[in-house]
Parts: sequence; structure tokens; C-alpha cells
Amino acid sequence: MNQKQQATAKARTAISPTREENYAEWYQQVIKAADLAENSSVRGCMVIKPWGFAIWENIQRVLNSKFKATGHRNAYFPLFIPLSYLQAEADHVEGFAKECAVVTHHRLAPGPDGKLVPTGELEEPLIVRPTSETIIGVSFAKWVESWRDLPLLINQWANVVRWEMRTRLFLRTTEFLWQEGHTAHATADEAVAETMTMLDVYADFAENWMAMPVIRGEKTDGERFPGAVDTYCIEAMMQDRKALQAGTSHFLGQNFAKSSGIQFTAQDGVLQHAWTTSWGVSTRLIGGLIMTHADDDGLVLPPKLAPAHIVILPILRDDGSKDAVLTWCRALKADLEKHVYDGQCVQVELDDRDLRGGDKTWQWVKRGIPLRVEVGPRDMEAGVVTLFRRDRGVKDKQAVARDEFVGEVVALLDEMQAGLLDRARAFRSAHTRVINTKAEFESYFAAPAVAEGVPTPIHGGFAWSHFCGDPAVEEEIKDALGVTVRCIPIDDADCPGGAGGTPGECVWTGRPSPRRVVFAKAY
RNA sequence: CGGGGCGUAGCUCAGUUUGGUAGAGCGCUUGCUUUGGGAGCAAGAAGUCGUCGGUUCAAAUCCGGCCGCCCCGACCA
Repeated sequence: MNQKQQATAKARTAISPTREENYAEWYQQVIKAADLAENSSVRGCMVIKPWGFAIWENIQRVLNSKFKATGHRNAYFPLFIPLSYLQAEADHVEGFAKECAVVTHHRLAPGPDGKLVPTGELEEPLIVRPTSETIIGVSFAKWVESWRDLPLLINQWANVVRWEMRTRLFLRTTEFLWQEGHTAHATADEAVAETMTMLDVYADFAENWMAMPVIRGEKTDGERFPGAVDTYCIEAMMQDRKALQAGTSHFLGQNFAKSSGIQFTAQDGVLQHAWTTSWGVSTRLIGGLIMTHADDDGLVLPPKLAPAHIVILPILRDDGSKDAVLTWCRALKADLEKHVYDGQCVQVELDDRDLRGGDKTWQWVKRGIPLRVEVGPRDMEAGVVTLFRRDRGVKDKQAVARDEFVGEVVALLDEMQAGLLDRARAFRSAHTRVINTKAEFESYFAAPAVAEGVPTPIHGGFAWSHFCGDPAVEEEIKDALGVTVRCIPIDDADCPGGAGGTPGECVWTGRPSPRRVVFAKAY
């Protein structure tokens, strides 16, 4: 390899284009290279491939245990919702009517040209659930009679369909997987407390499992869930500095209880409506995971959610050492798997496929596995493994004594997990600003001018600014800059200087504002 | 639903203007060489050119209908 080739090789990234060159395309390429998912032949719907689905299974496993630990139980409700159910809650209809898949027939029959055509029209159309408040409400109405039946704490893991105009793998697909919690309570206070508890569960999960720092906050009137009294959310910053709503928790007041007839007799004998909540996260989290940690060489997985923590890559040569190396690697795998990490055995892949070493290495790099260890005859003789960490350079290796590696593997995974969160936090603070003037606000968010066809460079970030709360003003800002209020933060620890909670003047209108909110461009 | 574009091998695309019997690169299979690393050489498999119809001796190419997808806008976990 001559010098020129070396220079090229050094500059080469596994993912092309890079984040800097074209962020949106980079995102697609990471998913492809990591073998997470692909577009299906069905418009807007994705196929989640085994590596991607294994991440989802880990998300499910952790969240499910958190839901159980907070007193919730799983149940399952129908995919189809009679049209009249959706209609019961006025705001809810308005919010979802435009994106519903509707089932109008229940049979197929050959048409005049031999092609199958729908027949057997339904008396009442069914919609494919875009969310299940209404259908679950009907069950809740039957289940709840007395104050003794409350609180009713239910979660469902399901798929839902929202007929979106434009879709992107994981971030917005027509069909997606999620969990939706639905609870009913005797008092407003209790329902509000539930709403906040689950918001905290999400925030804890995002930060301590996904290593994705989030801002907990309340949505403005304009961004509230259709039918909710208050919508709370967690908002994360992606590497293009845009915000991703990663989870929501809604206090629904008595709106759905009234439309579904969820009533109970209180201790004082008075019949009243229950107070309900709903909360959910979806496969969108995987999009967030990608855009928080992945780099120009592909996916980077936080160890706690990685389908496998370590891959062992045996260096198999035709000099008679092959069997000995494989045996040594199998023993190493077995010893590593004796350790427990985050409540599970350490997950180890031994990749003995008959592939070129470089191919294998790069496949695992792109898939984001936290640790790679190479074991060749020389390592084996010296009793070491050659260790590579995904949070460091691809070529950045160190020789570690085998037993030392086995003994410290859990600590190493913990260190990487913590390191990813720190890195993401540092990124977010580097692109977060307190902004007090309209001029600065505009220049912060203005997209740099570029030639036609060239992707807009990464710009902007999070702005902590005062806002008067007028939905018309929020709309005006959105039209002018493509920026929205991501949330009204609950705590101000993440506000530069910490002074988010003091009153001031709206950055756009100068009108009085009770506190700062977080503005950003959003997914 | 408005405005643009595209359907040719598993993938990315050339070929269409000027009809003449199907191409490239990557990937895949096999062999040899190489290899503590996404290598080289050689051979091979693989496409009724989206679909239906028309014009023609002859259609991927020209004409018409239909279907599907992508991009830009409004909508969005």
C-alpha cells in the first residue's frame, strides 16, 4: 500500500455519506449497514430484521420489568376499533381521523376480470387502531364499578397504524410497534401522579439504558395529544441537533372516562367518572438510539441494549493452529458468559464463519457491537486477547491478559455505557443556548444558504427562551423558522446557567413569560 | 390531494433521442494466490427490460391505457 492509498484508507468511513455530508442519507445507510431493518413492499411499512428486533426485545424486556415494578399488568385489546368508538371523543377524532386505515369489507371474491375484489361490506367500518384509548375505555367501563376497582393499571404491547404521508425507518412508519399504558384512577391527583411516574420511568430508561439524555417537560397547547388535558414528554437531541420526542405520558382528565362511560361509586356513595392516563413509547426509540450514538462507521450500541456485548473473532490459519484457537475461543466465551451484566448473562458471539477477517470485523463494527476481541495463535500463546472498543477508533486496539479481560468485562461494559451517556450529554450542552433576543433566535435557527440539491448543513440546536404561550405565536415561529416548542421543562438543571424557571419576556413578542421553554427543530 | 421524477440481474444504474435479438459495477458461487485483516486473478450462475394493448418484418427503445415507487409541500410517536 503506497502513501496515497494509506491516506485514502484512513479517510474512508464504513458509512457513506458521513453525518456531515448528508445526515438523512447517513441515517438510512446506518440502518442498512447494521442490518436493522429495510423497507418492505408495503408502502410505509418496514421489515425489522433480527439484529434490529433483538434491540427492540431488549427495550421491551427492560421496560416491561419497570412497568411491572410500578404495579402495571399486561393485557391485549383488539386491533380493530368500530368507527363509532373513535367518534366518541371530539378532539381525539380530529387528531386521528386523517390518518386512519379503514376496513370496510370482510371478504374477497373474483371480479369480472378474475381479479379478487373486496365484497361483503361491513355495516359499520372498522378502523385499525392508531392508539387504543377508545377501545380500552370500553373495557374499562365494564371493569370499573367501585372505588375498590381503582386504580386500574394496564399496559399493552401492540402494533398500531397511522397513515402518515411521509415515512422514515423507525422514526415514522405506517405500522409501528409500541407499548401503550392505560390507567384509571379515583382522583385527579392520583392520575397526575401516575402520569409523572411513567414519565420518570421513560426518562430513567432513556438515560440509563439508552444512554440518551432527555429533557422532561410538558407540551404546549398546540402539541398536546388529541383528547388529553396535559401531555408530558421526554425530548432528546439527535446528532443533527434536532429534537426527537422519545416518549409521551398523558393526563387525560375525565375526557375519555366521559366518552367511554368509565364510572365508579366512590366511598361516599356518589357515582363519578374516573380519571385516566395513557403513555407510550415505540420502535421510534431505535431511531433515537441510532441518531444519538452511531458514527460514520455505523451503529454504536449502548451495552445495556446490545443484542450481544462481545464478539470473538478467531484468526484461523491453515497452519494447524485452527482447532486449538477455536477451542481456546470457546472456553473464553464460556467464561465470559458466566458473568452477569444488567441482570443477564454477558452475551457473546463467537464468529467462526468462513469469511475474510476484514469483512467480519467491519460487519460487527457497523452493527455496533460494544466489544470485539481477536484471538490468533500468537494471542493464544501469550495468553492475551486483542481488544477493540466500539466507542474508540476502529483500529484502536490493546492486548489484555485473558483472565484480566474476563474478570473486568462487566466493569468495562459499565464504563462504556456511562461514557456514551457522558458523550451524548456533552454534545447536547455544546448545542444548547439560552437565547433572549429575537435576532439571536433567528440567526441561531436560520438554515445556512446552500445550492439547490445540496443537503442543508447541520445547524441550530436547543434554545432555552421565554415564550408567551400564545398558540398563534408558536405557529408563526414554526412557519418562519421551522422551530417549535419542544416542551415546557419540568426541571432546569439542563438549562445553561440553571435559570430556566424565572419569569421574563417572550423572545418573539416581548410579552410576559412565566419561564423559559425549549425550542428546537423536530422530527 | 397539488408539482416533479422513475420502473432493465439480488443492489446501483447504462442502453431509449436515431427500433435490429440484453450490458456494466457491486454482490453471489467455484478455483487458485493472498491474508493479524473490508485483497488479487480467473471462471460461472442470474433479467419474459413494471403491466396490458397498439404500430412494425422487428419494440427495453415509438404510441396509448393501467399499476407501482421515489422526491418536494400540508399531516405526524
